Amino acid sequence: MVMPFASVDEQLAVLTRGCERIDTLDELRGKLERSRAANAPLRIKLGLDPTAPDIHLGHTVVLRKMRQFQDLGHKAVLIIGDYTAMIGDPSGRSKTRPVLAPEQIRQNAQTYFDQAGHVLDVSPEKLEVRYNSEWLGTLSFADVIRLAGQMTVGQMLKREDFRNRFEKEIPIGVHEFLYPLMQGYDSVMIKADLELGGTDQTFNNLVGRDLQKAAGQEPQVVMIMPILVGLDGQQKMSKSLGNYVGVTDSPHDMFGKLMSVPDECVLNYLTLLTSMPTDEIRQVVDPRQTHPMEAKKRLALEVTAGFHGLESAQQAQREWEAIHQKKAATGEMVVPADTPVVELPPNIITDGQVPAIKLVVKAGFASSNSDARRLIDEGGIRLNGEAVKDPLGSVAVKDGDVLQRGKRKFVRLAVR
RNA sequence: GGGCGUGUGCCCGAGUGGACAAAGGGGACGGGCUGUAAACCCGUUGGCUUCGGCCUUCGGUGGUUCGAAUCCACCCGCGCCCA
Repeated sequence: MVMPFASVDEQLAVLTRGCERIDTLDELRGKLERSRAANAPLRIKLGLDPTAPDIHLGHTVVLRKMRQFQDLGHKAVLIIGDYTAMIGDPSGRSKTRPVLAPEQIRQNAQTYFDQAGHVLDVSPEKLEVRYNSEWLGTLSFADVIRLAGQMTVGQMLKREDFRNRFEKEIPIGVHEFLYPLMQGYDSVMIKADLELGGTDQTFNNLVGRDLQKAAGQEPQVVMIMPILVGLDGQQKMSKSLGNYVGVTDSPHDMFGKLMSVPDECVLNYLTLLTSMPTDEIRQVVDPRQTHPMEAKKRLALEVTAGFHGLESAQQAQREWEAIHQKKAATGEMVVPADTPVVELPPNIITDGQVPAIKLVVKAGFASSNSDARRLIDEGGIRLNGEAVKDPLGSVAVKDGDVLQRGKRKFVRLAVR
């Protein structure tokens, strides 16, 4: 099977998009040229941490870059840092990570793959998966010392985090120096041509170059992708900050969340999260050519379609427009396509009537009766589009009714 | 081991004997407004309730008192200083 590679310039045009830095562009060009001449794919390394398996759009920036490599005919090599995870990352300040059992690590890795599969090409000829315990677990103490001998303390202190701590006399564990070495050693073992990573991985990835050189290999190119800013437009996207879009989010949620990002982020998002051609992006983000509202809809549609297909994305857009733009104008209820169904226990229904508070609690909209009561008092609960007003009263329900909390939480009722 | 300090609701933080379910801020949630789930404005933010109230909460336990988040004792956690 001869797989012709695109021209080097064509490849570079795709690959350099959105990158924070590339060490070095010339080397990358050289590797691409030789790969094409030999008709041999490059090995693109990406390390992943199997402690937190949930993926959001922020993670997909790097994954998408990996996918671009795959689509151009190159080989993705995912390294699962199970060895690191088993030891637990002791990085001084950040909370000590829990030491994970091997079984847990496998599970997390599986979850990760399931989710990363939304972005990556997981066919075996395009993706190689390796656990780094495979080679790290068999090193002897002498091997480790030899490895450590390839770097100097001065080199280690070039890393910003280490340098700051050193200057401020905040402890740095000697073992912390070993983490970059472990990661760099991974690159040696799999003979990586290029390593992908976020900005926080810059130093570690560069160490890989040094170790490869020391091992007589050609150093990997280091390609660093920017950290994606979160929905708030301020801080990095992260689950704990709640400013994220998960890859498993429903089309409805994905579209809606993306509509809430500040206008300034649209350019960034389009560049990093979609394949929209750059000159088209330029047009879309220019307010003189495209209304900001439309620009954002394009963004939301593109990204949502990438995960759920165009049809679902368009459906999500219609839902969003109906909810947020047409208001009560049409008087028509709009219910998201993925509205969950909740079955009401028959014992709370009397003659087709359910106490309003119980209804809200059973629907999962409130954690307690008081909470439910508050929501009703605040006018936040609707049944079939009609506000439920009396927290102490009962309402008539029938099978298929739609209960709504606020603007965007819906539940379809099942009544037996 | 010694000294000083500190521990309050999801988080931060005020409160030093009664009017405390506990100021204020953040966050979250609901409403309004808006091109937007942004910004802004308003409201809500322990539980149960026959809507009269009732119950639980301020690190833990026990005490003083008519009454304690507030005072006392001991214990536990955290911080800084001394050894």
